[in-house]
Amino acid sequence: MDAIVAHPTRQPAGAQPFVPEPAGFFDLLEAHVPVRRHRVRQGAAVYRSGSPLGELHLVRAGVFKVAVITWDGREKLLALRFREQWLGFDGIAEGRHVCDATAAESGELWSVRYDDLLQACVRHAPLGTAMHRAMSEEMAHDRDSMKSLCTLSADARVARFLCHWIETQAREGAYADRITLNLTRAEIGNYLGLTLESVSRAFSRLARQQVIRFAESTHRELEIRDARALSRLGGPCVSPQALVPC
Amino acid sequence: MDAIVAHPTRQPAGAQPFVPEPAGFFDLLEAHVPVRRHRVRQGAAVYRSGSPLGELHLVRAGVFKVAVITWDGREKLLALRFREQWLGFDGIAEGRHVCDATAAESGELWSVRYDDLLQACVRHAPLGTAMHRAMSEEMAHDRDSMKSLCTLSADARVARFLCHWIETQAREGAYADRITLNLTRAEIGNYLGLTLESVSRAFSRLARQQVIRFAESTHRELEIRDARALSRLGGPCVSPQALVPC
DNA sequence: CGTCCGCTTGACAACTGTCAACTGTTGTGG
DNA sequence: CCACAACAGTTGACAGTTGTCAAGCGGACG
Repeated sequence: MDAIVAHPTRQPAGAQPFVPEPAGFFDLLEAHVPVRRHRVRQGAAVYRSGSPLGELHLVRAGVFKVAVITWDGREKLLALRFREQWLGFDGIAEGRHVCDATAAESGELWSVRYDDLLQACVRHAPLGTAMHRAMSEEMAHDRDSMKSLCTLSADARVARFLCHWIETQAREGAYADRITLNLTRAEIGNYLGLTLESVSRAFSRLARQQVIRFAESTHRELEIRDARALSRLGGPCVSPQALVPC
Repeated sequence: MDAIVAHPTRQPAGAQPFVPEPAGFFDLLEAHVPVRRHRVRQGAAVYRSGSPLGELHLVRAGVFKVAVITWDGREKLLALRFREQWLGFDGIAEGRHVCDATAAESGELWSVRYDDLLQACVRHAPLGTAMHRAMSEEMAHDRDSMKSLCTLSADARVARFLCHWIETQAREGAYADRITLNLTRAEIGNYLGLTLESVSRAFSRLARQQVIRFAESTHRELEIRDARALSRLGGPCVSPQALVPC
């Protein structure tokens, strides 16, 4: 019954309260729609822009990139999707995908045929409301990203990016003070609307200020030394449900 | 039966193909959900951040602003909503609104209680799929905005903004070569992630290049003199379904 | 008539992008 | 095993775009 735990779920660190998984979507989905579970290797494509929308995908484990190719052939990273988030919503309107989705790290997807899902929503109303809620969450998150992109400086965007990553990891019950970024500086910059140099400089500044520290071997792993400062830098009140009143 | 036509629907200009209104959502909604039709005066609030989500609103006429207040009290314009677009989706997840919505120009809204809508979606499946499509469209549009904000220069953003406005107006069957902006430069800049000075300069440059021309009296009305150039400036291929192959 | 507001324009500063050089790691092939 | 190339990342110098500050213009309105 219980699926493979691909993500290294560990004890949360320090005073971080452990959030017991409400198991929300997975049970609901499993109970009412035929689910195709499958692992996705790092770098593998989930779907490509233009392909017909057959399935929607719920992230069970891993991190996935959502991107579009601009007219001049460059890639623009639009979103990162984590556990319990969906892939493919933006293709519903057209009936075909308008983005590319690829695995930023190896993970697992629960895929359902959109037709099946629609029928199930009619048969079982709570599933329908849950889908609405999921779509609404994605919208709210996108709006938040837009706000950040428009109003924050380069350093603040990077700080906020790290904050979000930490929060996400904490929600998944993993260590919240140690991050492994499976993204290059160029990808992070692409996502945040910055160049790779700006991202690198922002990281360096954060490290100089003792807010973060890099692992010895690789600069893809880093340790959060001052989460408080990080939230403060990321444009006050990163998550409205916490932190100082400013 | 037919509702008030608040928008000055006129013959489309030039070779612009007239899109016969499929009447899509309005009929569907009217047939299955109790609709509260009401006019909204310019500047009036539709809902405010934090208020419980009772209704969703379909724009029948007019232009509406969606904004949030940042921690330091400034407003950040996140979206503009036109005819046949919805207001309030982003509040579904939390059960209360997370943005402010106000009328940028006087218009008409068709409002439905969200509870009623959910029930109707179950009773009448096509309505459910239509709602999914509407939400998906909003997401795709937001993604497109994010792409623009990250990759385009100030001038390109303004050009693209005007292109979108024109396309929207054309879809509504109005003149596509004459625009009345019910927004200040500051609001446009806020929306595009620019300062009001940058917007003003961009407009001036466009006017100097004969791409647009201001009305004599007010700088809120402008005439599109070279729509082709405008699309080209707005980061090639503004609307994927048209224009030169680049 | 005077004030307020929206808009434009100029001068300047600041932030970020661009270009380039350098380091360190990884992977490949002789 | 080592040389080499390829790649990710860091850092510096510099340029360009955009933001900031300031002044001025013109219409709206009391």
